Amino acid sequence: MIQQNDFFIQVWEVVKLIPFGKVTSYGAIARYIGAPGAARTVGYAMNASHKSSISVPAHRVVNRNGLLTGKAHFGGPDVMQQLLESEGHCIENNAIKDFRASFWDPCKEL
DNA sequence: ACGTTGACCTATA
DNA sequence: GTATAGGCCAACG
Repeated sequence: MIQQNDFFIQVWEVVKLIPFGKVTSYGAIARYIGAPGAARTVGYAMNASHKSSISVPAHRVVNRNGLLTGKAHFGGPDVMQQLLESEGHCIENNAIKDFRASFWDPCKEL
């Protein structure tokens, strides 16, 4: 049961709960925190996380298409891809291969 | 308080 | 499967 005030904090909490070698989508997180249509806001929280003092594995969060949409916001054009490859994922054309296989749904797992 | 922006998602052709 | 259109919510100026 989650009922906090800060929307960003909730997103960061869920993202931090993502296990190693797993990836999820913004819509899944938004739905888990109780905002099924606030997928865009989730991405906004990721942007704030970079400025925040909290360490959030935002590279594990991608869009529904498995595309690394926010790779440009990691300070480098290939930082997110490198991180995902380091996790053991296969990136192809800025998109995660077998994304469905490594998908991790918080609402389903938690 | 209003209008715009944004690391999105779903639906239709 | 790809392309285009509309809609959703929250934060920022």
